[in-house]
Amino acid sequence: MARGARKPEFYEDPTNSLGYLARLTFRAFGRALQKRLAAKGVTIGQWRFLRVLWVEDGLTQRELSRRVGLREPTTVTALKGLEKAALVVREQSEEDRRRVHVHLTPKARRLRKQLMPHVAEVNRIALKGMSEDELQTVKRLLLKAIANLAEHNDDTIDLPDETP
Amino acid sequence: MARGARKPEFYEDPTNSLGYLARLTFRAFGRALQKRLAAKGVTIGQWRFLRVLWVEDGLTQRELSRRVGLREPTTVTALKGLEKAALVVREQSEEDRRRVHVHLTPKARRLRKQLMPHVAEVNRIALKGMSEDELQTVKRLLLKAIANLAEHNDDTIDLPDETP
DNA sequence: CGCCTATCGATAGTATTCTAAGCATTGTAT
DNA sequence: ATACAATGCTTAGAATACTATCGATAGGCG
Repeated sequence: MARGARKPEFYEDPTNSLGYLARLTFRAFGRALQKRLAAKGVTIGQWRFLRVLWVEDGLTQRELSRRVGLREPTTVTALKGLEKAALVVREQSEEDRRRVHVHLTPKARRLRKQLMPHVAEVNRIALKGMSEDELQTVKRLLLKAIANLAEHNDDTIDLPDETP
Repeated sequence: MARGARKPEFYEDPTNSLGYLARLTFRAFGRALQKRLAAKGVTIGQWRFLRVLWVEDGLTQRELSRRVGLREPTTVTALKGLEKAALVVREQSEEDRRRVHVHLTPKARRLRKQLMPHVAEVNRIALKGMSEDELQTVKRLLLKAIANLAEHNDDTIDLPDETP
């Protein structure tokens, strides 16, 4: 069980730390993507929500938060920006008046075709020289680490089930 | 060369996106670590600098920025906090009066033994169920993605050479 | 020397994200 | 039915990190 256990000193080298590597990876993707999206007038924060809504329009704010992986207050702020940019409209639910459903505008739907190629290109650059098998391993293990820590942190995140 | 190329639609599922997974991983580590460090009165931001300085005391602010992976203005702010917390002192270089060397205080050095076990524990939790080989793959590929994107972003980051 | 450029650090201003706490609405149990 | 708890969203306030820019020092070259 304690198979992969390491001495504390091991983690004094940042490149041995998955948290550190994840942070750098996240920022590197962010910077590369930012440049391309900015040309279309879209921020990274907006893009994250658009990506989810393109696939599943009409989610509530809470569902959105969990899909995107941000806290609810952050979602509120982000949605304000999206609404001001005329990319989404918010509709109060009829059955449960606490809920607010978020819907894309035609303008936002049109962005899908324009933005996704840039996303694919950033990924192409980032993943250059990696095999399909290696990529599968990386994704599976990151999901596992997220799940391991989420359980420990008592967090609620929406991720695909891995124990079907 | 375009071996792993994917259609744009592939990246509409966030769990296919390395950037998304890296962000969640980073945040999950951060939250878990934060709880433990807070008990010792240390913030995550401070911890990042301490880890580097424990191994290499007396770096300049620019060197620190690159080792830690943050921009210089962020480092300036962070060092102010560290100085106020009496964890570092800053000394102007004699040879080159532009430079400022950052040195740990005894208090900061004492924290090393207290903090590292918590870091190791968070890693133990996060990495549960992963083999040594798998971990090596993950780290190697994240470093590769970071390097791929850094080159493309014209970024300067200090990472171990991988083409000796 | 005297000027131009590069480097190091600091500042100003903004964007992002979080925690903690609050309101309104709904569900539940007595 | 009424009180209590849970849910969904919002607000307030703070921390973190960024871009753009500036001031001071150092190095190179005429």
